[in-house]
Amino acid sequence: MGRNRKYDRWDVLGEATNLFWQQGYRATSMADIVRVTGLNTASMYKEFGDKDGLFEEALQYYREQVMAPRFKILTDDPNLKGVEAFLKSVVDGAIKETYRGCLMMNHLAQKHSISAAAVKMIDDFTAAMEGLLETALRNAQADGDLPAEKDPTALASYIMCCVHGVVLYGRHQDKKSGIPRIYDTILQVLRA
Amino acid sequence: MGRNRKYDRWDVLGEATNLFWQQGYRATSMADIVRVTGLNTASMYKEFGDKDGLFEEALQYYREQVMAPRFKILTDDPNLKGVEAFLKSVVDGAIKETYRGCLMMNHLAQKHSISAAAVKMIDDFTAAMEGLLETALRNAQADGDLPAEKDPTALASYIMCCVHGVVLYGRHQDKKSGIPRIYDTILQVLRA
DNA sequence: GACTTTCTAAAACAATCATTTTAATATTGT
DNA sequence: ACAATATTAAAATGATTGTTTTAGAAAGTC
Repeated sequence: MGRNRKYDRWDVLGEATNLFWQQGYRATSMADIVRVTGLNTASMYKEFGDKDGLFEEALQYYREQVMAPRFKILTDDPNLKGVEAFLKSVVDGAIKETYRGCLMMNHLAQKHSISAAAVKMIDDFTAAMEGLLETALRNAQADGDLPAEKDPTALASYIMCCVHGVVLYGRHQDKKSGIPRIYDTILQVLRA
Repeated sequence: MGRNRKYDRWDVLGEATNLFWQQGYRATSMADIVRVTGLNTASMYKEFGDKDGLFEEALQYYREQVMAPRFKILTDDPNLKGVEAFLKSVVDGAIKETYRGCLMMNHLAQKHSISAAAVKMIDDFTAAMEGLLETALRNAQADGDLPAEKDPTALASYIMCCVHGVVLYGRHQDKKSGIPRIYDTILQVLRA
């Protein structure tokens, strides 16, 4: 009964995600996405509803496809080593010449332009990462790798705040050289 | 010879700055600004050239009028007390319910949407603050308030990175309660 | 009061925006 | 082959974008 899709939903979503990531929601037009994906305008709207819906699916794609490896660092190694490796992966990304930040955090300062559902996805993304950090720090404490008097909850939000910092600070083209030392400084807090 | 301005340039600039601050460059239309300021469209373009020119003047206004007190903290007290007070003023701002971030940093993740001149102003703004922090930390070391083995340059960029973090992290409506403790944690690095 | 300059109101501009519609074409199950 | 369904290309929609123009009114200098 009827014809099948010719386009690949994930491919389209991947290319849309890249555009939003690079240019931001507001600066990316539906015409841009149609041009890049080659998908027809009508099919676009049939598949994703509207621009807000497409952006929300892009956020989900980003979390599942792009950020999954970073989440995995913390679930594979929920301990001090995992926390350090996680932060290092953020820093390594931010140092790159072509760094374009984080799709989520790039839009955190532009809440007014995106849907309420999208804002919630961004908040949830951050909360999920902070939760993983807290668990890892709690384990680190049990392992004896984190001093007993430290507060894992407070440290998790401190690190999450620093991650926001690195992601944003990394957008300054001329400040990248200082970031590796910042990484060391951030982690000093975890030591006695 | 000829009529004088009826509008006040600074008032207009102040209201335009508020709009850009709150909604972002891309989401703020010239029509928005004309409506809010009451100034005529033609006068607007005569006075500021175009939207990019207006935004650049808004950035300058923001730096001179809005951020001046924060700069003053570091020039009045270029020492450890100044650094702590500076960071505290950032944190106090971020905790507020109506917090809208920093006009500069809000657009750091949206470089693609603004003029090259505007991008440069944002980078200069950050570099200036980081410079003041470094001077203050160097003085703190001379005062004996900062351990001799610490590196003021590295610490200045660490704090500046954390400021970026607090400003962005503070946009999460549900994470504000954790920020005061983050302030304490950030400053731990300055102690032995 | 003539002259000059600058303001203002409002319309006009072409481009772009997100989105819908129209009409034709392709592919499937029966 | 037929009917059902999906995809497609392309035009049309109406709103909004940044910007310019036109025409006239207000306030200065001489």
